[in-house]
Amino acid sequence: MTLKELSTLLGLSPTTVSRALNGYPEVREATRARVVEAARKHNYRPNMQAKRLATGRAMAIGHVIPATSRHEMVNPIFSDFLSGASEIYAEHGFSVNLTLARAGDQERTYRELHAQGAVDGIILHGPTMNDPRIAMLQDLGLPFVVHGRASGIDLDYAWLDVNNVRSFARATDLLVDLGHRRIALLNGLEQMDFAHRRRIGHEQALQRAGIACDPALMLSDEMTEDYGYRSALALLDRPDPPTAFLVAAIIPALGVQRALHDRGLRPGRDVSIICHDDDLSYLRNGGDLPIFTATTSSVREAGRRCAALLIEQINAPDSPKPQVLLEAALTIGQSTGPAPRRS
Amino acid sequence: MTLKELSTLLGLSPTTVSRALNGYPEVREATRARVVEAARKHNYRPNMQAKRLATGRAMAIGHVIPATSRHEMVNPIFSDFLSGASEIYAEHGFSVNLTLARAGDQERTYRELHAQGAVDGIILHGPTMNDPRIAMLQDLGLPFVVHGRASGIDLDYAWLDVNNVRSFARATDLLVDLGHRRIALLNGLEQMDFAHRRRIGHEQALQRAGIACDPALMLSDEMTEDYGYRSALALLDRPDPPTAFLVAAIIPALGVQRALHDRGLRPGRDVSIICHDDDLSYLRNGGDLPIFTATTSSVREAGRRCAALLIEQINAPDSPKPQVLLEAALTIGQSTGPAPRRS
DNA sequence: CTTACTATTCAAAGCGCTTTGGCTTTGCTC
DNA sequence: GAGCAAAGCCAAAGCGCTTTGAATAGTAAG
Repeated sequence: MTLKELSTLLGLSPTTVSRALNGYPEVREATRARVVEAARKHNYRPNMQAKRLATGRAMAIGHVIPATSRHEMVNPIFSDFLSGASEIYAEHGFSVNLTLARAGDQERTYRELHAQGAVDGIILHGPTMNDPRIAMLQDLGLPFVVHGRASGIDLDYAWLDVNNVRSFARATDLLVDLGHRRIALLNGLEQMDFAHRRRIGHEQALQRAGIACDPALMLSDEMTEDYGYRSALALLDRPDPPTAFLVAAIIPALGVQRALHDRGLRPGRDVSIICHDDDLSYLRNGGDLPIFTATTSSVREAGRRCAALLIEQINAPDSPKPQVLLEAALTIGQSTGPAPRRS
Repeated sequence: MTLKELSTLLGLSPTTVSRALNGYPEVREATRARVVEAARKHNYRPNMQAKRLATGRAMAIGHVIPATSRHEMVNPIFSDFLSGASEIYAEHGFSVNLTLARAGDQERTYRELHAQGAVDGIILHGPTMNDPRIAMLQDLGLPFVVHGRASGIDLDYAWLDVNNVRSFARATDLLVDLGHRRIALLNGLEQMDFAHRRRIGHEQALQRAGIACDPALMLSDEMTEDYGYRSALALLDRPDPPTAFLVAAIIPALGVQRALHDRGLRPGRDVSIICHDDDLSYLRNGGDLPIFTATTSSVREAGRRCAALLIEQINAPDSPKPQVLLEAALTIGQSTGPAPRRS
């Protein structure tokens, strides 16, 4: 069923039918009612491609998911982020154009999405330090919102980030207050901006507390369970093991927990763990009694808010670039406790 | 840069330029070279919307991700499935149209995607028993491939599934051989087809071994860590606790593991665990020594294969419907061992 | 009863690309 | 050199929708 068919069926011109359905004022209400009714009855749905071509708007948002080349790993937070964003897109009639791209392919992917006119805007995922994509997108003139930020980039762009410096500083403060002096940091990949900021926060807090940073306690890798497990084992087996772990995500924290169990240590009593918790739907940090003491910030909510910001940018490209800094909550769970006495 | 601009620039007709770029034979090789070179030089990318409208092909695959209404949970396997599928799509020039839909909205979503001409084909995720979507998609005449199958549906449709009956039967056999008699099944939601089949497999194996099914040991819910944890605690605290757990996914298995630790039990020695492992990139089942004994089947590989099947269906809609049954590997890990002697 | 609007409706021109049908050339054959 | 097929190129007609500019009907004002 096409517009034309529907219009001949109604004895109207395509113009009028189009206007009636799109809510334009220059059409009699009685006519509009007839048209809407007929459209419903014949199950008419405007052809998206045609609409897009005619309006020049793709009504689609591009998400380019970075897949790290090493493990072809896709960060599991994406499904929740997308889930949040989709809620907002749906309300505004946007659809999602998903592309997975290796680290090196990303710029090209963005360029193509734009040149093809496939999307009206883009969410930039996983910004690294000095991320070159930001300047590129700005040059292209394609509206975009960064989920995170990029240290070292001094441009005026739209972003939404968690205050990673503060949240990891607070977490470190908490551990220090509990008497911990040897605190391990199991960070994400250092080139990722969020990881960089978390390290800064951690180091600041240590410095304030007069504790020297021990590089041997600061690790950085893709945030898998296995990474948490192996790193924790290695650190625990050192002559001077850490008494606390600050971990970049709940999945590697589960690995740390497993390592503790392997060594007969109990989280929260023998060794403390704090992790960042993205509040993933399938990996909630326990119920009433959280498994982990954690810096919590819902990535699904971040998705919703990024989506809303992007749609604003698309509708008013010259409006000022929103910059939103969310604070993570510090939730006390079962995984922290006072540092054990030196034996 | 549009086709028309490029063609006047070259002193050719749009027709010829289009043909040159799309590899049609009726264009001189010298001309084609000129055109291709000019396109490259001017960074020409055909407008997707226009192309789609003209060809009637959307060059896009629809993925409708079911979000369970209760927890708005998005199954974490999707990111890996999509990652696999995307590899194949990219090779064939397809893009992904992602929609998240609540359980009730799914049919409507598929209908709209089709009526709008937004996609050329669909991957059907998370089939339930008697899934009504299959008949619907067949009626619509939209090519589709089901990831999984739907018991109770007697139509000829394309699917790719893991042999869930066999894999859970084998897992149960293994536990029985190890001497376990009280085996708990922490299944996914029962309306999901895969969960149904896994239960069947489990029950068949028990029956063959002459062990009565105890309904109290068979649970079913969304596969979260918390579900695994709480269920395991509850079961372990019964007067006649299970000595083994058969778990539908690695995430709830981690919850079971945590429950064991809470109760001072060691996986593999005091209580055995077998789980199904989708081989998620960020949650590998350990390295050389798998954490869990598991029935393993890569969901990323499933994504690749479903994508390939779907593209075949799109290119040859009347070809026979492929039906692929994959066998899961049974990998022995650290989480299983002989049933402890009755005290 | 005109005149001047305003409210409705429509015809037609795109949007950027593909594709059908036709028109020139070119290259052979006899 | 006439005759003919193949090769190479082009004009024009869409694809299904939006939107501009014009036409028509209806209505209030003069």
